[in-house]
Amino acid sequence: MENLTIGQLAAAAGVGVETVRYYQRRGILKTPVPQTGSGSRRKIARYGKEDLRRLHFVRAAKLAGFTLTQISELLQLDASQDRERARQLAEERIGALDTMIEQLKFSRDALEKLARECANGEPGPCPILSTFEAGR
Amino acid sequence: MENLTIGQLAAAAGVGVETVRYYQRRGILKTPVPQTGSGSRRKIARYGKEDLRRLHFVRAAKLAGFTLTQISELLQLDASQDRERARQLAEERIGALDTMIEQLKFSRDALEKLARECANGEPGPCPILSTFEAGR
DNA sequence: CTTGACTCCGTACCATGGTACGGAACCTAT
DNA sequence: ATAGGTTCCGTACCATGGTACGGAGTCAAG
Repeated sequence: MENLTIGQLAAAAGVGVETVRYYQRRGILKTPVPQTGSGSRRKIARYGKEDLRRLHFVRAAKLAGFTLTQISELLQLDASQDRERARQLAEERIGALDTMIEQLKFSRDALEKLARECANGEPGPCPILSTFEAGR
Repeated sequence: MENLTIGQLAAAAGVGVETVRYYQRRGILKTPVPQTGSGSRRKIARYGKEDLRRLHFVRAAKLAGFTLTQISELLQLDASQDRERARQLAEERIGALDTMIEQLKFSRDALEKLARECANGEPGPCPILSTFEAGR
């Protein structure tokens, strides 16, 4: 699990090599220290479980609706001592998530109503426009 | 409420004029029929409650996670008789929404844990990386 | 009937989150 | 030691959902 090449790391995390590089450019993954071997030429960088952990974190945080910019900040916080800032970011996101969850539930129910009414009726258009009529 | 200019329509829907034009380009709002007045020169287009209804629908559907392409399709369906296709689109989206809602709940709880653990502890980093450890 | 605000239309630009490409260097197996 | 597959790195391009700009036409008030 240690000593992965970038391609192996990407495969293990289920993302593309280009995505890993993109994250490096964004400062989300450490840019590999340009190792010089016995000679003085550049060697191929190696990655380990810590990098994989970060990639998993990025995926989860993205699903939580964080932007890559925020994720980058979270990861920097992880190394820092700034508990207060971390808590603040988390609570902001919790509020946003609660709003989103409510909205999605509403939408879900509206769609279910639409699907029901479209299912087994007489021909003619479904009431699509009115489906979200009470929309927040 | 009838006979709105594009600027009034946009203001009523809470979007920018440019957004309305963009939706027209996307085929989401009807492109105004180039009215010719008493002379033969172009007149300024007018909009009504139907357009406003559509803008409200777009906003709600966007919040439900539909892309503008899908929204466009839904609105075309609204005019057509294709109940089956409408039902199908709705059910696809319901499935996606259920997944998203579950994911967001999970993330929300993970963040709450993070906020709790960062709140009133000894100095030092929060366990940010491990916050989403069990991430789906 | 002129002024100023708004409309029309095309085209350009923006941020986000990647994805693709091309050439050089590297690394491994034969 | 040479062929192939990767890696490295910069730069370019993509889709999505807008936002901005510039010039010409139109409209309503004074």
